[in-house]
Amino acid sequence: MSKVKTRFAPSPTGFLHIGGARTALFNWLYAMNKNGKFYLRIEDTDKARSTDKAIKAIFDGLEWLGLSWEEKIIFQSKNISRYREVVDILIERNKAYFCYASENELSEMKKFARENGLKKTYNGLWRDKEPTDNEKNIKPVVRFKSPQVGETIITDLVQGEVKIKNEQLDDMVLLRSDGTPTYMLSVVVDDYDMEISDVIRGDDHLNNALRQINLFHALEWDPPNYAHIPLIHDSGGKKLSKRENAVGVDEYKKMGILPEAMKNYLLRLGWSHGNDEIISENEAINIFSINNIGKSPSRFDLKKLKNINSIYLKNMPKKELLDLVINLLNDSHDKKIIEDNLEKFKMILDDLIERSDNLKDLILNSNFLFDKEIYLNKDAENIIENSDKIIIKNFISSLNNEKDWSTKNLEILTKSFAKDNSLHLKDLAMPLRASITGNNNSPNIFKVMFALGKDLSLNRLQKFY
RNA sequence: GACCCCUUCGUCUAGCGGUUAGGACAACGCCCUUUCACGGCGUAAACACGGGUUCGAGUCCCGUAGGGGUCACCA
Repeated sequence: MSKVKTRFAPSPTGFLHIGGARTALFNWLYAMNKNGKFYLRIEDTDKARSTDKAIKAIFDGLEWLGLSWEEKIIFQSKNISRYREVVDILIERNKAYFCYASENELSEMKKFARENGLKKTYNGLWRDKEPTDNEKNIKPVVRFKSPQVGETIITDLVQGEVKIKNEQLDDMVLLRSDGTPTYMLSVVVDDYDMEISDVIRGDDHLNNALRQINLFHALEWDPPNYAHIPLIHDSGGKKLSKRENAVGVDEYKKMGILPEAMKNYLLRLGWSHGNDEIISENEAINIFSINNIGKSPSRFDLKKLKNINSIYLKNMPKKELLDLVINLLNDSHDKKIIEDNLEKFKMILDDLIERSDNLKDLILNSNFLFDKEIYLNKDAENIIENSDKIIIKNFISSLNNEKDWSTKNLEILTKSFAKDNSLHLKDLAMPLRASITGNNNSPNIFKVMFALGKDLSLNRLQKFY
């Protein structure tokens, strides 16, 4: 059996799209599962739209997700001569021809096709036609001589058998008038040259696959296996749009999503293994199969992603998590402050994790530790406003006299003070929380007070009482 | 418009001719609780519709409807 080789072949026109990320993941998992190889191919034959920045964004995105690729990256822009060579073979075999149709003629054909309910737009005008001397001044494109009778069948690993009548297929452009290849040509040539065994890609390519198969046949090459996976839609069932969702993986990174969680979520979007939900990378490699890819499109659900993220957050080794958080803190706080408060932070880290489903929130929830000034939110303001100032002042002075500033003792102390004064615990605890953290919710307030220490805690309390 | 694909709880999905149609997220309720969470327990929630085939259909076939994709010298 020949070796499994898959590829992820984005065109570098923007960020790494969430759908692209899933496609890459499936290709990667399949290759790893089969002990094969996963390649990266940059489809940059459209010079006008391709940018280095986009190439970097794709690398960064894949790297973040931990999808490692074979060192040899194919850039299609560097294979131009190879594509032309293949076109020469095609012309020689009378499977391709020059087309001198003008822009006007082409748009007339499109109009005609549209008006007559035809799928095929180009009408084959130049199939068997020689140019006049005048027309020879026009730079021609090269078109593929697509079969006109019979039907083309593809046995797709996901979609099953898909057929189309060949009369529906028109003669696609292989080489543009400037001599650069089109996608239809370069994909076929590279998949063959790279010995790609399985092409896993979005089902927006399903129609293209039918045309590409004919090219393979004309070249007398064996086509790869195809697996066209359904697209990811937004929550309304429409194409993922920037307006409603973040569509670049980098945005999820910024949101504080862990790459492992992202991978797990993406894996379960369109693929399943019984009732499994949380699947480690190793497990995924072991059990991934194309058989279990669903045929219907799925909708992107941020809530589920966050849920999975919170699970990964809770199970992550503390050291690793700490490194990530410190890194992120560096973006918003100065180094000294982070260092000075690191021990305190560690004391309440578990509590913070419990309350966050992403790293960004986790940091937000720890602001009371790292911010020099406490800013009261609206709820905290109200809590302080409506508290019994005299009682709290009394309580503060009894705290002031306290020597044992442990979590446990602070709790005992507060409870008995509440009891002695016929108060509910929350009548004391909430004002403490509000003035110490500036917030109406936080981790266990006694733990927070312990972490902050007596001086700082009392300091903050005395600001408001 | 033509062609191709799809259709199980709100969402992701299990199911591969006989199931009380299962799980997860979300929602709701209860318990825990100083808050917010976490956790525990529970409730509600689906086979798009219509015909066949079959003793029997979520599962197979055909229509209808709805959704998506493709129709470039973009990929």
